[in-house]
Amino acid sequence: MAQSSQKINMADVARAAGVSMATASRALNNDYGVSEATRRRVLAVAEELSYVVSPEASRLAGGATGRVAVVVPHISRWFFAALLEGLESVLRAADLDVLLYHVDGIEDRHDFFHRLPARRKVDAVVVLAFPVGEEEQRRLELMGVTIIAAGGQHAPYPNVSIDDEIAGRQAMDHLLFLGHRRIAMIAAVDPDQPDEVQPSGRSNAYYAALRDAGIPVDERLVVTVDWGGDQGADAMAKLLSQPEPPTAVYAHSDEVALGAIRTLRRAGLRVPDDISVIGIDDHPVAELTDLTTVRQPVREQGERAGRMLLDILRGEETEHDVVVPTQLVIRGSTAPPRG
Amino acid sequence: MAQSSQKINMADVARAAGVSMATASRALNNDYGVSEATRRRVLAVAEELSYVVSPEASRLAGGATGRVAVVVPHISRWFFAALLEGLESVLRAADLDVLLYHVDGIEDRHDFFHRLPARRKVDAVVVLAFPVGEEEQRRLELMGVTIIAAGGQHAPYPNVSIDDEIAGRQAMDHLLFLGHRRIAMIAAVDPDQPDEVQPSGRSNAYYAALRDAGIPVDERLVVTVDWGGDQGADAMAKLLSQPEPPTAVYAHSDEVALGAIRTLRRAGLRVPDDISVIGIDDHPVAELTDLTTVRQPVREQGERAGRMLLDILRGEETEHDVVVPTQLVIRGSTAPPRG
DNA sequence: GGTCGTTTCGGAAGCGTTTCCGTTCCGGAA
DNA sequence: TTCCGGAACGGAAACGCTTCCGAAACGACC
Repeated sequence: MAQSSQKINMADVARAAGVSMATASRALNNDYGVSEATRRRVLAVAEELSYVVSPEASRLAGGATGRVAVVVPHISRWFFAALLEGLESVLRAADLDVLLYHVDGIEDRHDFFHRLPARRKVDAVVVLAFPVGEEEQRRLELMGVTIIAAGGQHAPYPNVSIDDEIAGRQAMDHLLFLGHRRIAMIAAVDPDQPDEVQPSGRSNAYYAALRDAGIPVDERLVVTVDWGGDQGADAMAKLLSQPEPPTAVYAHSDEVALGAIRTLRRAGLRVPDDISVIGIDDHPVAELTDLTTVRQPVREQGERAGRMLLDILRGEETEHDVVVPTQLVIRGSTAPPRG
Repeated sequence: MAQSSQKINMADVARAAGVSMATASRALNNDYGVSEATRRRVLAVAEELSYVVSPEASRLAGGATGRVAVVVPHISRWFFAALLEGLESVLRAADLDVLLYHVDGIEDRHDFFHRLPARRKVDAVVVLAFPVGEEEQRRLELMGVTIIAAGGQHAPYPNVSIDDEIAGRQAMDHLLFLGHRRIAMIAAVDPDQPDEVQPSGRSNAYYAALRDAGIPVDERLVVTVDWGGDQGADAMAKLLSQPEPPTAVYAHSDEVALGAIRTLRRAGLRVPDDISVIGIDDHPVAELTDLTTVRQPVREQGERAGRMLLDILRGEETEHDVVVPTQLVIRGSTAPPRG
């Protein structure tokens, strides 16, 4: 009696519901041209038989894959993971499957864009916090799918991100407001990304803020390092070794700031009494370590991107450049300069 | 001359190479029964036409999907992300695609195991740090695919993880060795997982270590909270409010430990001078915050699981229960108790 | 009652592979 | 020379769906 639960196909469903495959297909896909009664019957039968369409066959016959590729440069860093988490949640709610592609390092990157492994496999690709070069854009186009970006670039594609320059200004202005005039910047670049696509908003903010405050730039107070806590620590050491160290440090990210703080602590300096430190992102540990920072809504950016994608897949219009707001979060790592 | 690069199929390749589709297919799949010369010719033509097989058609006709599902209870927590990162890297290297399923919260969990959205879509599923209940096992079986576990359970499936109890002992023994006798434990449970599948090794270690040291258990020194830094902070507050606070705290994870430290700092207590704190995991920020901890190789566990999966998919034997070693990392948050 | 427009539904042609069976070809053994 | 076994290759039947196109059914309207 009970059918081997493994091999039921749409034909079985159709037969059991007393309709043709064409109708069954339409019913299951919520397509136009099926009476409500019929649709319900088909759906019921399908449920009964615990039938699931074969995505392969479906796709092969012309339907969508129901899959979207997500390309990320990092997975285990909080920022990217949180972005991914937001994105995945809305995509999965829409019954889309998420194919994860971790493109790590320049070489890997080249390989990815050359082989285009997602080709023919997905309906769309989302690039997360992943600046795409021009040549790479051209390759992407080859996939012939819709493309969306989130968390870090103004792309030719619909995208959502924060305004890095504004975020940087919020951090800098806080420091300036507190009365600091000798402010250092620890700029972080991603060693896994080609130079030409590194975003520069957070750096620009530094110079702009200083200019607006009428403070001359002292290039010795600017250190550029690879992204990371240890690198932030190194940068801080470099900063401390100068004849006239800064009274405040503006770090491009919380992790970098945390590294800087470690160096300060080990040097016997107190934060914020001796030196103020501010980061960007509002990483979860920022709260645990009382780090003043500029919060950006990360998960939300992922969700937003997901919703934009759904719009597009549904054939609707969607915004092109969404900028989500950032917000200064004052905690215990900043204070007015001494004396 | 140049064909519309979009619509070439295997038939085109076969024709261009002067062979039948059967042969072309065999050649492209490195199958048995094709002369080396022919294979090379086919491959060359395919490359020339920049042909890629249609995974849908391939699968439909009987091949494998080339996809594996990864089920995780959290994405943005470092531990899970790192596991995922390791896994993804080896899977992708083997040209397998990773389908990400974030199963978050009990309800979501039930939905997942009920609908089995990965059904018919993958060759295998990897459950990451995701204790699977018995009923759920039965459902999983329904998918008719191979299953592997990593990072946190001794499952009926091949799996890789650390020994939680040993890790806990390493932490406790360190505290005991330093001379602490009044040691508190902040136990963390995952609110998103059903109670019956919560692992208990780290808690067991606490009691066992105390017993072996001949120290009676004071249940007021054991606080159980939901996983998280804030919760760790709360737990610490509770611990401090006792008539006779502990001299050392053993936290189930680094994030929890960090939360505890925040409470201590705010209470004006010094770590490790007044109270020692130890965590487990060696989260990247542990290094930045000088937290003593027990390191577990997270990414490696993911990689290992990936390799095991490849073995199985290749039809080879593989180990069933892999236990990777943990290691005490002494930093600045632990010291002998005062006077 | 006939004509026509709408809906609802069914037949059947693909979609691009894999693989089961054969068939052909070739060298060596008898 | 004949026969035979194995390697190399081809024909064609699935695989499970979507969708084009046309048929049927059903009212509405003249």
